[in-house]
Amino acid sequence: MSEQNRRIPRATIRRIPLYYRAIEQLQRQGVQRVRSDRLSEIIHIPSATIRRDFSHFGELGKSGYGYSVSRLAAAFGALLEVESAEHIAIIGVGGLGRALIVNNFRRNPDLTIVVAFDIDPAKVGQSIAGVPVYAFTELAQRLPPGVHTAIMAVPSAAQAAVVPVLENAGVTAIMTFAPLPVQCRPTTTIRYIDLTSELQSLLFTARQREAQVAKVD
Amino acid sequence: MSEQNRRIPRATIRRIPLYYRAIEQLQRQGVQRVRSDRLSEIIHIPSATIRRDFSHFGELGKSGYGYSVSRLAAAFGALLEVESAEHIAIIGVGGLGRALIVNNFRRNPDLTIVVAFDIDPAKVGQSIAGVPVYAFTELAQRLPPGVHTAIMAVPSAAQAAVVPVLENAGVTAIMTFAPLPVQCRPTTTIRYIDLTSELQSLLFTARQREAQVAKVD
DNA sequence: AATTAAATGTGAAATGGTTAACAAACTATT
DNA sequence: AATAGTTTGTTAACCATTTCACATTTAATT
Ligand SMILES: NC(=O)c1ccc[n+]([C@@H]2O[C@H](COP(=O)([O-])OP(=O)(O)OC[C@H]3O[C@@H](n4cnc5c(N)ncnc54)[C@H](O)[C@@H]3O)[C@@H](O)[C@H]2O)c1
Ligand SMILES: NC(=O)c1ccc[n+]([C@@H]2O[C@H](COP(=O)([O-])OP(=O)(O)OC[C@H]3O[C@@H](n4cnc5c(N)ncnc54)[C@H](O)[C@@H]3O)[C@@H](O)[C@H]2O)c1
Repeated sequence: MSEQNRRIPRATIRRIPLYYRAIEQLQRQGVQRVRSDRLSEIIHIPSATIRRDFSHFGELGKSGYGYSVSRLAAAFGALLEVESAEHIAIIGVGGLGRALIVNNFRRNPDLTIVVAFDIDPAKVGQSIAGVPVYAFTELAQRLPPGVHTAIMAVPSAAQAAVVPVLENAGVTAIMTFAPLPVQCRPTTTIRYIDLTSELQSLLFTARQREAQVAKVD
Repeated sequence: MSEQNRRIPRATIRRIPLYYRAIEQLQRQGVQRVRSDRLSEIIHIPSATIRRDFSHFGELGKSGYGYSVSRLAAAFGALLEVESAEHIAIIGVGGLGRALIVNNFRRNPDLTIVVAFDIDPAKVGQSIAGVPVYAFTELAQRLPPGVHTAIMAVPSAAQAAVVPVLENAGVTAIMTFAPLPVQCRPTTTIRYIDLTSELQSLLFTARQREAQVAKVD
């Protein structure tokens, strides 16, 4: 009996990329098989959690043996659809947008930034690491067919205006660095990367820990 | 009876910055009081969750009235210690490091990047938006006293070597953009910002949703 | 082929987090 | 001062996730 037909927990979904990265690394190293406790050492997730997560995707392992690395690579590669390139648009070519374009997820050949847009005339017309920057006003015409994913690196205030334009152009997945919650269609999936909040909550935790240590002394 | 003496849940800690941002915004708008259901509209967190979260920090509100915005601002400002500036070091002045320096958490005057380090001689000696870039090898001498926070924007491979240097120099809180888990002291708090994983899991979710929609049709 | 050793996959329990619902507490009004 | 109306803070139920612990399955060995 397997768990593979059940809904995949959100927490598990967020770990799929970590698993894939570790499996890829093992494959590059020529490792043929791996046990859940070895994977646990690599990615710092308890082995029971790993086995439970894997079980959602079928019976990938063998008792008394472990997991075949190539089998895992195939399974997780399929989950992430790494065989078919995902073409991505960047909106906002400021410091962050530019950094993303230059890096272009180099480690992941399936993730490819193919185009960028900005409202600043000084940025429009440039080509950054081979990625053309077009005027945001021309997005509908310039967005290549098949691009359903966008990364927004625009100021918070601009975000609300950008989202509907993206949606009308066929974008359904958006990652944004502006933290203000934005209205979107129910069919659009948005992920917020809130660097300031991450830092602030990290600092809260660190100070709290320090206070604990001080008390013990 | 209040919940304020109990341990604060991790999930609540991660929301503190969101609360603070919303409260600040209300204060700028001259709003004097706010109810939990209004806050809920602003930050898209259920009002019951907001009240539960707030209760960890004392009885901040009044029944039949709501919360005084200035009282909330004081309480959450104290939690985040916004009165005392946190001085931050950046390690790695590539695309991402540079973008962080130029932005410098402008919206949050208490978060201040004061210094940067890199191993690339071409970068050392520069000043970016007033922030000096020093040689990483001189970190111990150049890190100003009182800097306990660092943001690492170096390649994954370099990360493991950087952490102990930071720890020896007195850094206890680290935010890093390289996703490989790194060995650190038990007194060091690390937060990983894994942009590739975020994008990959976002895409997984979006594709899954699309498949669902397709089935319903 | 039989036996031993090992590691998976998963019930079941524990932990962590969210939310409905409401008594109690407070404001506003008369 | 009494009453009506409002909203908090919290209880209790719920849901999600993690983790323990082990029956089961498979590999390896004799
Ligand atoms: N860089 C950081 O350290 C940092 C930290 C926290 C949050 N953020 C957030 O990340 C986002 C981007 O940061 P950044 O440093 O790259 O900002 P930036 O100001 O350098 O760049 C923003 C770019 O967006 C462009 N833009 C503005 N409106 C636009 C529109 N409607 N359509 C298309 N392009 C538009 C601007 O012309 C500019 O090039 C911002 O929302 C910022 O708040 C950045
Ligand atoms: N930019 C992106 O889109 C993106 C996406 C995902 C992950 N990341 C990660 O973020 C990190 C930074 O990204 P980036 O685009 O700025 O990279 P980058 O290559 O542009 O910059 C890295 C910088 O770190 C410096 N460096 C290397 N070793 C160092 C050391 N030991 N001490 C100090 N400095 C050192 C380099 O000289 C360089 O200036 C990387 O780990 C990258 O994997 C970036």
